[in-house]
This record gives sequence, C-alpha cells and structure tokens, in this order.
Amino acid sequence: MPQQSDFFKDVYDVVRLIPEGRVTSYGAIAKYLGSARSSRMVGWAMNAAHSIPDVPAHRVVNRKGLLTGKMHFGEPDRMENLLKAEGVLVKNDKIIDFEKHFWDPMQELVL
DNA sequence: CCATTGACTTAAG
DNA sequence: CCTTAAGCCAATG
Repeated sequence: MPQQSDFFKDVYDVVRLIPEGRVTSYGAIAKYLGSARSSRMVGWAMNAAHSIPDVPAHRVVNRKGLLTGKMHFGEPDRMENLLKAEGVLVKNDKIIDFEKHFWDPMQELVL
C-alpha cells in the first residue's frame, strides 16, 4: 500500500469536506494548502484519488466550472451525473451558476 | 538522467 | 471570453 504524500492527503481531506451540492476548484484547494500554483498537483492527486473510496472528485472542477476531468470517471457522463444528483446543474460539461455553487476552503474553513 | 505530459492557474494583450 | 506564455511539480517514457 503506497503511503500518500501529505499534500495528497490534505487534498483528499479538503475534498471530503466539500458539502453536497457545492463545488470548488483545483486552484482553491492548492491555495488552501499553501501552493497556489501547484493546482496541477491537485489534479494529479485526483488522478490518484481512484484508490480512495470517499473522495468526491466530481465536486472539484477547474476555475471556469468546466468538468475537465470527467473522462477519468470510467464513464464520461459519470461526473456530471453525480453533480446533477446533488442539485448542481450542468450544461455542456460546464457548471451553471458556478460562482453560486462555489465552495472556497479558505473562506469556509479558515474563518 | 532528460524530455514530455497533465483532472490547472495567472497575467497580459 | 479567447489566446499566449510562463509557472508549478509528480509521474511516465
């Protein structure tokens, strides 16, 4: 069993804390972890998140609210399907009213 | 060990 | 909003 880096672990922690019907961005998580420009690593962490059962990676999208990682969910429609099931409207692989559903760990956790 | 890639972001035009 | 360019860093070839 590979022991994940602290960075990955923190990413998973934050992602797990995302409330239902809310979404956040890779950059927001990266920023919360102190590396605002390591958003790619957050993406890589999500890539490795397949081994983690309770990491709702579908709630993490890019800064435009685009479902960039939907193709990594086994089925291409899995991600947007999960989001819709939580009340997040998705159109053309993009989250509608993204800012309205946006959940910023900086703002919500570090008050 | 070097080169390329990638679920990204920001800044500037 | 779109395009370029640059930064970031693990994983892969």
